[in-house]
This record gives sequence, structure tokens and C-alpha cells, in this order.
Amino acid sequence: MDNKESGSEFRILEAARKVFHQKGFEGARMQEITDEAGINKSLLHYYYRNKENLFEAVFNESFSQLSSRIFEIFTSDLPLKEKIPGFLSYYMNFLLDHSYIPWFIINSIYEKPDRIKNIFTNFGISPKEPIEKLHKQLLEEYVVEIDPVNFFINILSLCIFPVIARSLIGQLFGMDEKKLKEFYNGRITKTSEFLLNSLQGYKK
Amino acid sequence: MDNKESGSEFRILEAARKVFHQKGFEGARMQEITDEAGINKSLLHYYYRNKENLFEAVFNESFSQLSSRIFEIFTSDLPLKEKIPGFLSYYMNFLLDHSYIPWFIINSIYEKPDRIKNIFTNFGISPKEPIEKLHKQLLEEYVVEIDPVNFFINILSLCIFPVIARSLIGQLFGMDEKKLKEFYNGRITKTSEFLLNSLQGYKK
DNA sequence: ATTAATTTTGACCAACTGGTTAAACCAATT
DNA sequence: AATTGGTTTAACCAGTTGGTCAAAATTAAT
Repeated sequence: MDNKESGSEFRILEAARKVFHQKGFEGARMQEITDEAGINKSLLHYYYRNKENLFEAVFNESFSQLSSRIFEIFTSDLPLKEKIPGFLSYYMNFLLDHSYIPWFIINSIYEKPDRIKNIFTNFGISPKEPIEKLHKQLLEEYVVEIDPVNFFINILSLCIFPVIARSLIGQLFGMDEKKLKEFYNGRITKTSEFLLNSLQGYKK
Repeated sequence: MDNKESGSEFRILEAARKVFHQKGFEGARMQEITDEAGINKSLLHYYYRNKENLFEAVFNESFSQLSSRIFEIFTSDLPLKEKIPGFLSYYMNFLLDHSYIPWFIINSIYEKPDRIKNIFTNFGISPKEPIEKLHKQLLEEYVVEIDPVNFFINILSLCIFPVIARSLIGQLFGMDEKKLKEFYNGRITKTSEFLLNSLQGYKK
């Protein structure tokens, strides 16, 4: 029986993901996870020896999701005019579907900074190649000297911050969930235009 | 005796600020705050009845710092060409000096979403006037239709996210504290250029 | 059917949490 | 010297936390 989707171990991980994503390591309670999974607390310790173990399973999974495709896309061969809209469409939609992940990752690092020691090397992530590619493309396609690292961070900022600050933004501009959804969908193409126009602006 | 700077009450608030900023409400331990303040735990409850009380004192202070001058600046009468660099210089430098505050505020809201119910009205903050002003200036000074709300969020994103993700960025690009400091100082003018160039790019 | 291995459970625990209480301290007033 | 008021302390508490343990239930193998 390969009931991977209904087995206890899987259900525990699912429940842990849900609770950790919303509350973080410190805020999460083991009891809440077992309740969510509908199992006995001891069973949780049977599969995942302790809280840290269970957390790591969730953290690694989420970090991988958040970081994996980014550099692939930037290393690809499309011109920036297509690459940037392509990336924003993919990444912003991903973030909207997994809106808890950015806060979860950043919060985890604030709680325990050691968590990112060697994390990029462990995940086989190196910014060197994609940043060089970006640098080259900026020069060739727009003939301008922009620091590619700053430009890259700008892109991530425009994608991630609005997701993290969602409820703050909703409150500030008096938007309910429905309006927020519209707003964030609209942002995808608008942010593309914004980024490409910024490159245009450097030209003269 | 107006020993405001050495009195117990003041020292407790200072210690609370330090601990809450780094650990958040859930992560902070009352014991750690009293240790940091060098006083007995009961004394803390003598001045601030409970944890929530003490936390609110810190939260309100920090939220006020983070949000107060923003809208003043945007409502002022400078042209965007000066206003944007002026704002970035002021705000990014403020964030570098208080790098814990953005995460602290956002985290506090994740922990207890009610915290922002009415927070803007309580602090007398309304985005209406500054956003209208921004809209008008974008049209008059750059003759382009940009959604001012999106543009405003873009500015905040470019300022705040890099501060929140500082250790992640340092790790990714292999920057130590010294290099990070240089990088963030360089970002101030670069982000100004970036924003102003984006407006230029819309023109044609 | 009996054994063996795996999975699940309830009862329990030591450590820690925010918070209370009553007594001690101390400066100022009488 | 005694009283008063605010300040500070040590000892203590009830509830919660992550985690353990041995027994029970279930499944697989002989």
C-alpha cells in the first residue's frame, strides 16, 4: 500500500507546513500540529524525533521552492525584454499562491541566523553565473551601466515586499480581500513595465 | 529628581525595545528583558502590568517612527526630481540605523493581525492626500499615467525589502558586514537614479 | 495461529512561561 | 523616632511547553 497521501507521516508534514508557515518555529505549538494532522502527539515524535527536525523538513522544502527557479530563469537565453516579464509572471504568481513562504523564510532566519550558514551552497545555488549573464545582457541590450546585483535585488524587492506587507497595504489603502487580489494581479504586468521602463530611462 | 535616563521605568523600556525588536512578541522572554535592564522581574510588572502592555509601548513607538515622516515628505511641494532622492536619502538612512524595525512591525502583524485594525486611523495617517499629490506630480512633471499607489509601493519595496533580507543578501553574495555597509550606502543614490529613470522611461 | 515488527496511543515529566504576593527597603515628612 | 509613600526584592504558582515511555493496537511474516 503506497498511501503516500493519506499516511500519517505525510499528514504530519502537511500539518506542520501549515502551522509553521503561519506561526514560525517559535510560535508553532507541537500540539497544534498534531491536532491539525488528527493524530497523537507521540506519533509525531515517532516519525520526526523533535521539533527542530520537523521544522527543517518544512524549511528546506519551502526554501527550495522560493529559490530554485529564480536563477534558472536568469541564466536562460531570452532577451531581457521577454525574460523580465516572464520571470515576474512566474514568480509573482508563485508568491500569490504561497504567500506565507517569504515571511516564513525571513522570520526563520531572524529567529536563528545560523539557519542560512551555507544554505546556498547546500542547495547548490550560486549567483555568479546568473549575475554575470544579467550584467552582460544589460550592457548589450540597453547599453547602460547598471550594477546587476542592485538591479537583481530591485526585482526581488518589487516581487516579495508587497506580499510580505499585504495586510499592511490592505489596511492602509482600505482594500478588502477581493480588491487586494485585483490589485496584486494588476501589479504583475505593471511591474514588468516599470522595470523595463527604468532600463529605457538609463539610455539617454 | 528627573533621572529620566537612568530610572528603572526608562531602562525597562529600553531593554524591552532591544529584546522585542530582535525576538518579537512570541520569542521575547520577560526574564531576558529584566536581565537586560538589570532589575528584578517583579519590578517590570510594577511599571508595565503585563507583557502585552510593555509590548504595546514598544510597538507604538516603533510604528510611529517607521511611518510618521513618510507622508509628510510626499505631501511636500518639491518636484519629484528632488523629492524622491530626498525621501530615499532620509528613509534609507533611517532604516539602516533602525534595521530591526521593519521586520519587527511586519512580524508583529503576522503574530496578531488585529494589531493593525485601525492602526492608521489611530496614528492619524491617511494616504489619500499624499497619493493624490503624487498622482498629480507624476502627470504634471512626467506627463505619464502611472498608478500612484503602485509607484508608492514600489518605492517602499526598494527601501524596506533589502533591509529585511540583509543577512540573506549578505550570504548569497558573500558579503561580510563591511561590504554590506558599503553596498547599502551605495544603494541610496542608485535607487534614486533607478526610480527617476523609470519615470523617464515612461515618457516616450 | 503464532510470532515478530511496526504503528499508535494515553499517561506522565521536567523545564520553562508570564504573573502574583507579601515582605523588605528607602527617601521624605511629620 | 515614627509614619508614610513609592520602589525593589525573593519566593512562589498555575499553566503550558516539548518530549519520553511503556503498553496497546495493528499489520506483516512464519
